[in-house]
Amino acid sequence: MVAPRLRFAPSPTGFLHVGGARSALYNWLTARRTGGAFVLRIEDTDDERNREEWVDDLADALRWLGLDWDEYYRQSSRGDLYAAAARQLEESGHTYWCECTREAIDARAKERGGPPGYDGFCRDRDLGPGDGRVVRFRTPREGATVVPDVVRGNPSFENSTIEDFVLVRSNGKAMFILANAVDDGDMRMTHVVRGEEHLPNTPKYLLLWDALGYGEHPVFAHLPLLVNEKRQKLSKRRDPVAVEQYREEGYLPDVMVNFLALIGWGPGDGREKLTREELIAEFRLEDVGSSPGFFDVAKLRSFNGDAIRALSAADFVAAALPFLERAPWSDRLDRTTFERIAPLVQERVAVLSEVVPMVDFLFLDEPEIEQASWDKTMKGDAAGVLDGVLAAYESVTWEPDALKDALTAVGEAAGLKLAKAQAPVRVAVTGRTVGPPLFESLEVLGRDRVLARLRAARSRL
RNA sequence: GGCCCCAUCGUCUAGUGGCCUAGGACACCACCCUCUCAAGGUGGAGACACGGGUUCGAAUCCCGUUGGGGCUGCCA
Repeated sequence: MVAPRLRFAPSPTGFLHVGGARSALYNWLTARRTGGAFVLRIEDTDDERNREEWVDDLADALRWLGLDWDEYYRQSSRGDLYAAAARQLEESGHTYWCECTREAIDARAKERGGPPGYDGFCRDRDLGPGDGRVVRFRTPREGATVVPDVVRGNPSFENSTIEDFVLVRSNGKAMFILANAVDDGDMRMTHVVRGEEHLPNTPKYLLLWDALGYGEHPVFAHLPLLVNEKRQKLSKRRDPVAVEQYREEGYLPDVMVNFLALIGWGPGDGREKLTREELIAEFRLEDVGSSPGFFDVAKLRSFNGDAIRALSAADFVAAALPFLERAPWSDRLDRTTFERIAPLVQERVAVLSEVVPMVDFLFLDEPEIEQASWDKTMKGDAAGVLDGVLAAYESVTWEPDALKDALTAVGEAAGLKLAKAQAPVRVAVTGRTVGPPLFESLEVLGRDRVLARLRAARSRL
């Protein structure tokens, strides 16, 4: 048996779509398990989608996910191959030239009152090449084409329902369907794993495949679509779909991979947290489900938080640092200071970008006071608490337990529980009502800066 | 309109004729823990779209209905 060959064939659109990432992942997992090849093929036959930086972004995102490829191709540099295939098809009588404009096609359809689409007007006119003419495939009028698909069963399409589709544009360039089939044939692909939106195209692909004599059909796996909460295909206009976006928010690549694998597939025994190695060993295209999946960001967040908490302290610091280095105050960032508070932050964030607002008070000269937090806490007994704490913290031993005891005592004197008494102190020092444990935060910040902030807050009351 | 796909808790799913008074996870609710927020613990609510068959027996098989989705470009 020949080694499997699989490919991810994205069109550059400026970012890696999560649906595309899942297709890439399923291909990659299958290739890695079977010792086959994973091919990255950029489908850039449309000039408008052929921007270098877009291609780079795609590759970067794939690398970030850890999906490495064994071979790399660009359709834009394989035009000769498509032209040769088109000639071969013309010589074997599988194609014909057509001069119908879109307008003419639509007008005839409207006149007929029938369904929209091409009617085969030029099929028997025996036209030659010429200005504005395209090459169409002469679709068989009889028979049916079956798509061998491990997730859909084997859907069958009546050839009579497939119109004579365009293979070569009037500018001489190959259409997606031609380039796609020719490349898969030329590259000897054994599996085609892609989104369900390609299913209706597949009979055309197979008709071409046979006409070109490529032999045995590849095995298909048309993956269920990823949908939004309205059950529609994830769209870049409405939904957060860019893998790069999740990367910037601080999702871990392994979590992304794990989560993507789980939309439409599972190991069958209820386990949900799987390592990359487990995924490679256990993933099977045959076990992929067939109903659409919702990309549930809340669940992704939960998984990510779990994974962050599972990191070693050193790994967490390393993972968080790039996010801190992008903060506006990064010039004052001090790694040692961050390391002191890091373990307390680690268990409180679900995504890495959340680290920044949780520790900024350590690096800013003045804490960034959130107005809502201020309004909520700086009233009632706040002034008395601040006065009391100010006095106590002048001389208290500067370590968490002592700081806590002192504040507790101040609160009790005013008849306040610690939960209540700590609030104005927290806001005065960190600017927010939520954050890492207060007394450890105070310890790291240091007595002088804490006292200064408490005084500043007190004077603003 | 035509062609095709899909249908278990809100979501991702387990379930492949009896183990199902349908299991897990995320989300949600309550309580516990607690210096805030998380995390953690305990408990709770929550689904087989509908109608016909087949069968001793159906979430599981078949048909239909309804609902949802995709495709229908000289985009990919």
